[in-house]
Amino acid sequence: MELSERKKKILEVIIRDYINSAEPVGSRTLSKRCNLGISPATIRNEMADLEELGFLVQPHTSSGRIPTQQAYRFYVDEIMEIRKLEKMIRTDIHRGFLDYNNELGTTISHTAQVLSKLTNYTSVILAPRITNYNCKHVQIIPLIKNRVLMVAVTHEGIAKNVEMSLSSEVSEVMALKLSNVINGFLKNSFLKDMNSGFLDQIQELSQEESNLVREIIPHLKKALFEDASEIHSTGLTNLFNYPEFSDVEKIKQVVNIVQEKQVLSEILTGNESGKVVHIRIGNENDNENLKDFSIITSTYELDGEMMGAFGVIGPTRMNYDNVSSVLNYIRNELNLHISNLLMK
Amino acid sequence: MELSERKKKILEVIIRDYINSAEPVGSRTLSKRCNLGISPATIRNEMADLEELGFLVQPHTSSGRIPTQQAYRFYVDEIMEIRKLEKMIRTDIHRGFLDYNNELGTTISHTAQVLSKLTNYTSVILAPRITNYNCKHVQIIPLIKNRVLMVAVTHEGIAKNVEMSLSSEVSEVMALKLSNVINGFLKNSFLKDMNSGFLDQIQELSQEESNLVREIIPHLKKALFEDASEIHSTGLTNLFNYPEFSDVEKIKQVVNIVQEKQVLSEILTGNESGKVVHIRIGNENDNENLKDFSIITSTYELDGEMMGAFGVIGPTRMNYDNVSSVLNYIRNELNLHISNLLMK
DNA sequence: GTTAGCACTCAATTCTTGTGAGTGCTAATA
DNA sequence: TATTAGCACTCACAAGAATTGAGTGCTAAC
Repeated sequence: MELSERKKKILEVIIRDYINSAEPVGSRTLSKRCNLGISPATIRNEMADLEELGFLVQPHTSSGRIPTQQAYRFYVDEIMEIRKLEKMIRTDIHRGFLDYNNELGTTISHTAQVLSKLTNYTSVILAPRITNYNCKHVQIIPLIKNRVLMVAVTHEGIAKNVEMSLSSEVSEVMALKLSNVINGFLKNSFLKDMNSGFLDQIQELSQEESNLVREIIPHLKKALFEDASEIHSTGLTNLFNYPEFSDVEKIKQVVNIVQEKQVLSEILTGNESGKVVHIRIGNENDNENLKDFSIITSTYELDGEMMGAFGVIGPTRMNYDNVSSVLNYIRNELNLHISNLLMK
Repeated sequence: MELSERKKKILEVIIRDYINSAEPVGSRTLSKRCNLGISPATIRNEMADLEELGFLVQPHTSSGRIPTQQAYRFYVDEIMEIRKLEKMIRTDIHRGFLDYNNELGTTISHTAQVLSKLTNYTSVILAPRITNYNCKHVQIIPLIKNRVLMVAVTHEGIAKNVEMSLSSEVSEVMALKLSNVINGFLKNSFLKDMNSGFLDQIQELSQEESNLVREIIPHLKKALFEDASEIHSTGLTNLFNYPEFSDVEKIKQVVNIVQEKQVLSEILTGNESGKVVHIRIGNENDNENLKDFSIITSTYELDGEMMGAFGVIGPTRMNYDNVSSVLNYIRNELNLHISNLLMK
């Protein structure tokens, strides 16, 4: 799929133009914009070639051309580059983060806001998640009757709540004892290896106590391994301003996606490419509802381990340039900031 | 504002019809539907009167009439009644609640789902809130460095998390001690009366310890008294099917409302009327963005104390009958269910 | 290989016309 | 006096016709 330099240039200009205007691009307008000094007729020939190669389509005969998803993919892979943001914007973002330097939760929702503001699309962000290996400490707190709250804390200092009903009422003293049993195990082993077998090794537990622990463990595992983390989203209405969303059906699609936290979370974490900024265009999305959208995601880390993900949802006619650059920068800022917040 | 029985009847039929069809109602169609045996001409005269009285308007000369907000208010106050739901629906709802009988959180989100499904509008529900007087117990859990998590538990068994940074690192032992100090106070007094003065009465605290408690108290108060409770919403896209929402601007309005958790929470809890089911129609809403919508809310209680609120947002052309009846029934179910879940 | 010229296409816009559901008014009726 | 039939009038809406304009492909000349 080798394109001549000129074809490449023409394709680039068409894509850029279409991303801006959402209008099919014709040869006349193009010849003015593209400073190659070639006439509309020549451009028409080149465009016909590009159409044959699958990069362009005409909404109808005798209209201008619009880029295909293949064209966007080519643009993303071969043409565009992740830019460094303007100095002013960089310092703006940086200062913004400093204002939210106390709370993990507010940092996360602040990030979502910055993202949607800078890109004018819809942003989503997944709060730090609990990983397989990092559960450090749990605490059982009696609520009422046979209901208890379990708080699990990771090595990174992230807490998660699990509420549950047990088979009998739990006193404060009992809660403390149960916590201690589980924590004793966690000191030496990983949560994933925890099964009810370890109880046999502990002599001083009454029948009731070990029953309770047996009830608790599945809840703990489920909460940590299966439950979706909290997810934030802002700028949903940003999308409604784009002409491709004048159709109510399209709006429904995107609203549904953003409300389906579970789906969203899978989308955000599914990055097979291994790239820092991961771009999925239209059909490349597995989710049926996302086939008409593009989504660009990235992740943030702590101490080398992936903690969460964030991204931007927009039309396939997305400003890939800008969004990638923003995501790339935010990623760095977020990493820095979270590490300041949590690291020993 | 005394209307003759006939005028009342005509108005009722017009409103019912318009709520169903969203089409202006004319005298011909009306004379068929309304079994009073009067001719279109007579109806025209009555309609002209009703228009003069402010109950009807014509979108343009020579079209049928549509009800004004004043008409809806009249309908709600003077005509409609809260019905008992059909037996089948009642048992359906009841069984649904039984399936979610273990978790407060799932009960809440289940309620939201039932509401939007039964009404075909958008539902919102406010999770149980922490009230002024019911904080029973707190527990401080060290997270990392100088960060700790505080869990506050109410008498009703509802837990709330607060994360905070303190001025120095907190060990497990220290955390336990701090918890005990605060809990000791809560045993005998209300949280609202807690100020740093009570520390003076406690002799065995080191300087560092009492400093820490002094830092914690404002966080606790803020979290319990000021922070908004969690809020759930479903069925946002239900609204998009109604003809009044074919306009993208309208959609933006409602999406914005539903995303503004803080605003939503104020709307839900603001019930001056003292009625069990509280109806606000169009302009009666304080919030500028809600002027084109109607919202019907109710509350749920535990042991006589208001715990949370829920409601339905829809067009002013809302099926007030049905929604009120549903809310009324759900309220009872929810009260029953939560009391089973939490009461001693 | 490039370009000017030309006939052709087709969505979008504007204008026209017809249709129908609705009205208000007046005069006849019970 | 309240009701109704009759009639002329209004106006949104739909369907069709005419116009416009940005764009195309093709051919022949440069």
